[in-house]
Amino acid sequence: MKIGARETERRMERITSAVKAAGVKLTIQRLEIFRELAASADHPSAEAVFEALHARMPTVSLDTVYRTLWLLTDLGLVHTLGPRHESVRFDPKLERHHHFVCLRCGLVRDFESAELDALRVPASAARFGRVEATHVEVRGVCSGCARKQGRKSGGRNDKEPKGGKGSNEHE
Amino acid sequence: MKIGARETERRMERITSAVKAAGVKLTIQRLEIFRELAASADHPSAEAVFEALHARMPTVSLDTVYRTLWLLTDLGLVHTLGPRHESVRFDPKLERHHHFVCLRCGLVRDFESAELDALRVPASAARFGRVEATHVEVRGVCSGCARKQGRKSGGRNDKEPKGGKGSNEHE
DNA sequence: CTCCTACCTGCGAATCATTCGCAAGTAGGT
DNA sequence: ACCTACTTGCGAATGATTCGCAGGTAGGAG
Repeated sequence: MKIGARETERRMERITSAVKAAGVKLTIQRLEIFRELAASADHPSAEAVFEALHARMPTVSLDTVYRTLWLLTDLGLVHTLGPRHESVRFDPKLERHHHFVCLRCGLVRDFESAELDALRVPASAARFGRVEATHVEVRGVCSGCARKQGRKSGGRNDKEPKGGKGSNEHE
Repeated sequence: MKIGARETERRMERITSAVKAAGVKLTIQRLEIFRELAASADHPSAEAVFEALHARMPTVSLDTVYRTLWLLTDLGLVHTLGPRHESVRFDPKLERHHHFVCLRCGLVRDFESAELDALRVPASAARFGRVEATHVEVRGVCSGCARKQGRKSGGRNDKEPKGGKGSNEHE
């Protein structure tokens, strides 16, 4: 599904200006990928963007689509649903609970809150179907990352090249 | 990190009774996997459970660990962080928003809510670090799935063997 | 407008997490 | 003790991403 032309334009402008500001080259493939994504009303996978594009530009590679999407993610212009490509984590806590997620290292910690368990669901959400529960994700920077903040950070998940011991504690 | 022995026991009982009730065989490897998971205070990956187990049971296979973890997931005794193993979805919506997630087909729809944007974060969550935002995931069954409900459902994500057209609309 | 060079792209090969296909093993009811 | 359907352990598939490089090409300098 696609969104209106006006909104698409708005997104395109926001994206291209941010990308230029970041000092990255504006190639045709990138612009087309931006456009495809900007016009999307849902949450396409890289493959979906690639296929939609393939009609217009038979030469783009899936790889370039991935690289461009991650570029936008790094610039904060798009987000991903759920954690990025990693192994699945299992949560054994039986009680109803919510999560604190560190935007820097990916750490996930549980916490309980009767208040959040009983959230009032707005009509804008209820209209999609039958609601069974609400789950809150509190996003921020964990104390661990806050302490050792000295790097300029920025990159997606800031993954260190090799062997670093402290990254990605999805715990 | 591990949780207390008392809580671990409580989880073990809950798991074994539910598993027996489901008519599944209780093998040694399953019991050990249950124990490992039940004692965990965080969100281990299958690989992590496998490695922790490997010391005690050098013969368990990673495959069995996966099968057992998914078995528990299907029984609702553990949950996964984020969607299960699939391709990453990109969300191009720039405005602050939340998600309605269909537990049946995985469909994800956006919605806005000023009220949910400004959620009060409980101290139990704030103590983990600096809070930057809250994101609410409303879980339920989308109208599409509610309509075509006639199958017994049950299995994780209810993925139809082959070619079904309507599954997994992560849109 | 042309030239240069750092940044990009396309591809095929490489990774990684996860799952399959099967032969051999074993809970647990009888 | 005995059956048998449900389980395991492997090694070989899969699928999604990413890498390594040999060309290409934006776009600032001249």
